[in-house]
Amino acid sequence: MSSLKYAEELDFRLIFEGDGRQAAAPDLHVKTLPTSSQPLAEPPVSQELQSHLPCHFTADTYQSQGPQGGAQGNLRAFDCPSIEITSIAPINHVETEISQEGLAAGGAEGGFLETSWSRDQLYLPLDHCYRDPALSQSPCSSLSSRSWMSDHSCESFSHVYDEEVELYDLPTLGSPAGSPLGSPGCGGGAFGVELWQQKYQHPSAFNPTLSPFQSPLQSPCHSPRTSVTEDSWLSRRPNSRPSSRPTSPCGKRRHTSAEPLTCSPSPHHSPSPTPGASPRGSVTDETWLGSSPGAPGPLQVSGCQDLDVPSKTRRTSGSQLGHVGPEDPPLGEEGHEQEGLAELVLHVPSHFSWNKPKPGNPPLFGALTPPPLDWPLPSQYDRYELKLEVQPKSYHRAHYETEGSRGAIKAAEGHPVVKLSGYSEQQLSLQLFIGTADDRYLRPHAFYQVHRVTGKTVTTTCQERLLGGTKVLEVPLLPENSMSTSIDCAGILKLRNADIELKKGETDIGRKNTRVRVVFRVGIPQWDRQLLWLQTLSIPVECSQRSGQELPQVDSFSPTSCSVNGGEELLIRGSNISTQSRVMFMERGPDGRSLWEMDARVVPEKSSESSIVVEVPRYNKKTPGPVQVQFYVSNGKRRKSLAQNFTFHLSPAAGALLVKQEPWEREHVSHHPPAFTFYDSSDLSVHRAPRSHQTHPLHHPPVSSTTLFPHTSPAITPQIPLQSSIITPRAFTGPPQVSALPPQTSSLPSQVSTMQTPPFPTHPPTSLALQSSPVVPQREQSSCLSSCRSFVPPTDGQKSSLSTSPGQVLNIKQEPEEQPSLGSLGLQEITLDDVNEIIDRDISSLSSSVRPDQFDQYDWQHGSSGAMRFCGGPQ
DNA sequence: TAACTGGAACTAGCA
DNA sequence: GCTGCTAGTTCCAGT
Repeated sequence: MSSLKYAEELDFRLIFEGDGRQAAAPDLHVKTLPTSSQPLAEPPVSQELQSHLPCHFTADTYQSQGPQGGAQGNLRAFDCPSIEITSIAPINHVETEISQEGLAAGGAEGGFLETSWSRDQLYLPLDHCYRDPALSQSPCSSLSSRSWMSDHSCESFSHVYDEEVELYDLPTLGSPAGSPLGSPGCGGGAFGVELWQQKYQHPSAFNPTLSPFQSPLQSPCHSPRTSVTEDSWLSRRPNSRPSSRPTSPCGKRRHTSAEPLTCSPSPHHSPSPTPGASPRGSVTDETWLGSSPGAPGPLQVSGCQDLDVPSKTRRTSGSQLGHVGPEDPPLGEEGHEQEGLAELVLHVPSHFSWNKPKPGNPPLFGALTPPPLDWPLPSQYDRYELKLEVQPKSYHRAHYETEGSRGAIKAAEGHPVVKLSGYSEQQLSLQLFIGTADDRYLRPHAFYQVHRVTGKTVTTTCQERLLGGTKVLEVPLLPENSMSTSIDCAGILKLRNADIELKKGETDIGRKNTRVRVVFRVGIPQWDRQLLWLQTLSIPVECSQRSGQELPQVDSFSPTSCSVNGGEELLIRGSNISTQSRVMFMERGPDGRSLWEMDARVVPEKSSESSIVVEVPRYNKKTPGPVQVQFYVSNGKRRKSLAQNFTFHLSPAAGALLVKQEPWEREHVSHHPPAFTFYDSSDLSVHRAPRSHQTHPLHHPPVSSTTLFPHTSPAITPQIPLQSSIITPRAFTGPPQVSALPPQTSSLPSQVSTMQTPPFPTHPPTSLALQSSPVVPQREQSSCLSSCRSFVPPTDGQKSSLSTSPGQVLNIKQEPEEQPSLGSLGLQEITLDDVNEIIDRDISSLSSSVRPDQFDQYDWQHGSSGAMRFCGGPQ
């Protein structure tokens, strides 16, 4: 290892110490980074000085910053109680290494000053820099690409960790190791940020007894760090040695580490794991599932309020503070009321502000203060729309650092194509990064980074940047190309799980966290020199070799319904489907229990390599109306496709009627996006959408409500929300936020952040919970995708594959650890009574049945709220 | 030659 | 403790 690399690793070790907010870290201010030689936006000294400045940061102060002041402002904003300066330097360093040219006025111009975004604690410098140097000291780490550090080094790291724990452990905490902010590395500001917002932006909603936000799962008593350290670090620290093979297994987090630590007697294992620990939400939301109902909420722990603020939130970027809107106080309504907090909390949680019921509030940001990467943005606003016209393939094998590039992300034909509509005045810079595909709010993926692909086949010019530790590609959008571009320069780099998981504050686990979304965003210059940011997402892309090879994927099937008598032949097309595959029909009850299961007889003579024909089994249960069931393709244990919806109708006549009602279903050719088995999009169809064939061709028909609500008119059946609520307690493990509650994943090509303008007036939350059509135009789907983008972590292939439809997630394979009690999941937000009440009412009164606080949660951006909460609701 | 691609060996965790 | 399975990572060979 070169000395340089070594130095960098050392620097990063320091960085992580910084992340850990070592109380005594003044040395960090003066540490010299290799970056010092770089043309930083501001000299290190300045940073250091700023790090000592009072942190009474306001939007005004931030805005007043000069061209470079943004960065400074940012620094000033987040430097407050901790020493984050050094953590910025390397980023700047890296960033400055990357050409800044070609940045359009669209926010890129002038450079996006490296801001300490909410996620900035995940520092993932390029190549070796991605790795936490501290991890290099870990005996668990691979030696293949890093040096082995002495035990002494190891101990040093351990010591750092211990200090960190001490720093954040307050006597008032239920758990010595836990706090909602627990993770000093809550880069995404996930849950801790949410808590913060709940508390300071929605103080009323944060009432422990009233707030739907406040779920017992928000236990302050568990730190994500706990699992990381105890499972992954402490247990291995002492004497473990790398195995002969320097592969990840040595550094792998134990599978169980991702499991809920519910009721752990360990003082470090809070009975209520904090969901917010992870800035980007662990794939395995189990890490913060299973919170104890009895666990005191974070706010119930007096004296810990400041601790509710994720440490990462202290590293605030000015943009986050000041951009929300002219009328918005930088710190939110209550921000200034908490002076003490104001000093600590300078970070407005990114993904929350948009959820405030302020329809029409445009996603404007200062030119120097682009939105954080985990900030929800619409795909459309006003006349502008950023659209992913050609989706990437659902599978792209990412390459490791130890491998060569595996090429650019591809589409079915060519490469993904992104187009910006409504603007063609000048060149803009389209940003691209790899985001998560789980059921929580979108955020940069911890284990995957975009990778610039070079080669003769690459025609698109792009540049790499590092924003908040996330690599971002910038691709020009040229007016001469109709503001459209083919993304043929973007590959996906896989970071080793061990390297990321053991980072401080990193609570996501990489295992089975192999799905990503490609995120595109662009800033459109406005007359007031602000930038209007739009963002769109790709469908989930499976990045692991194994999954891509083994998981069957249903691309299309026909027909989509038949008589309850069965007997019809069902043709299923897709990948990894063979005559050896099995097709299982099933019906799940609201509680997730299996109501009916039946193997479909395969017709081998009609099956082929990529398709299978089965005979639809008879539905031998009495039903008053059409029944929505699901089927999936199985290649064996844990190798099951996403469940597909299938409808049994009572008779041919009934079927005809159904067809008449849902004519598009007959034309279903591709019900699923060419994605891997994600969640069925049904739950995404929360709009009463016009039945249109313009729906994305891969759109999957939502689960019919008839199964659950046979007595309810299809036109008014609140199918999705209800079902969603049934299935995914996970949804409630997510941030108590609308946008974070998506119970189901969408594998739809989505504009996740589509903004309905203005959504609120046109789509009252409750109306969103209703739908008559299972088919929702993409736009409308997307409007709720941001809220619904739920991806149940593929912690279990089987489970994930079957979690397509509501009620299945937890039922195909019962995994108690993933089914925390409702109470622990905050399911009281909407009780069963609420649901029943809603069901029993006329649709016209449905809206009124949504509690005001749900309305309050209305996500104007996504055109959802109460509905979504409803989605995640009761059981 | 470099980039890309497909496959598989190897290892560890878990049931 | 053994076995089988699963998943992550690395390596190899071919294009």
